[in-house]
Amino acid sequence: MNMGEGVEWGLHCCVTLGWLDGEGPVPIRSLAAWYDLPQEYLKKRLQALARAGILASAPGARGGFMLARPPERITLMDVVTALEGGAEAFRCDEIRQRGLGAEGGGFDRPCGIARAMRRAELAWRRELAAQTIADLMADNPANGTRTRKNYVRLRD
Amino acid sequence: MNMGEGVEWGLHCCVTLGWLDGEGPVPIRSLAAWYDLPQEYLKKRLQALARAGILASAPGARGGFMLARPPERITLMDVVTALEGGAEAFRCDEIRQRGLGAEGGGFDRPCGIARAMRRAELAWRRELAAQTIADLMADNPANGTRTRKNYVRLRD
DNA sequence: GAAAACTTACTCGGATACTCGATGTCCGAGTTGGCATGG
DNA sequence: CCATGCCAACTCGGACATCGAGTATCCGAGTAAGTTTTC
Repeated sequence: MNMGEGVEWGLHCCVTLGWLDGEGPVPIRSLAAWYDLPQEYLKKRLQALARAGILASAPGARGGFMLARPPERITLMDVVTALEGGAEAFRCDEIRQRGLGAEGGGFDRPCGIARAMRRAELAWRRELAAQTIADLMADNPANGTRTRKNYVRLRD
Repeated sequence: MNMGEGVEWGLHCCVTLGWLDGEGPVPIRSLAAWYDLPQEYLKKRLQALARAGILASAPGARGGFMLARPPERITLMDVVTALEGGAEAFRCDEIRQRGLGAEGGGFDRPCGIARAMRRAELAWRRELAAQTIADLMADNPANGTRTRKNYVRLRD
């Protein structure tokens, strides 16, 4: 039960890109330096977000990444799914239908254990889907103005 | 975001041990054959459950595993925590405080991203803590009687 | 002065290591119950 | 018939081996903007 660190990176980058909206595309180089992250690997994670339609990428000089839609329409669930895959954490291998214990059949109903696990996971997903990048931005607006100022200063 | 298969094994074994309560300790050999699982590795997982106080183990001949408390007092959260560790899935490395973006300070408030993630994870844990092994047993009582019958038949 | 060529700064995608935890196996030690042996 | 000793069946704990996903790095190709060259 473990989430890749790319999720933290992706979320912070999305929030930052939300704040820097209007400044044009932000290159990976800047984002990596911003959070002191390995540039090449961060690129890979952001590319995954771009493939999922969360970020848009502009090639060429003065290119970079930007949000593909307004931050109100990007949920934490979107980001987590794009980076970690949509598979459920609990994988039911139906071991109840294997081995000696399976003799006698009677497995018409779905596995109760899988159902209980899925219910918990749905509660988790519901919470994640209820939060958007815009909520995170609104949570700390002072950080937004500071980010914009620092970014512009460093770019020039 | 992935859970080890040991969780499915552990939960099924707990339910089975709940049904076989009163039949004395159940050896690993039987449980492994019951679900067609690798015996040695299953042992490791069940030992973890024993260390957590969920299962009790009896050494010596006719020894084996049994539930350490009534199934109503064993939640799915207990089992998952014992097998996967209590650490949160989302690990906040405070990357916001590193790199160029950190200039200017102002990080007195906790990280909003970490809070949002924790909230979702708490919803998940709450669901897991609301379900007990007894609930799973009650979900399919027919399976219980069949399990008891098959087990006694195979033992003799 | 405008078009063409060149350079620079990016992204994209694939290929390749490296690392670490999950998975799986093996062995020696300890404990218990049943059986055999001897008195 | 009872005590003693032995053996078999378990668990426990640790020491490995294996495997795959996550992490990290590198390279060639493509694209866009700015700069230089050329006529």
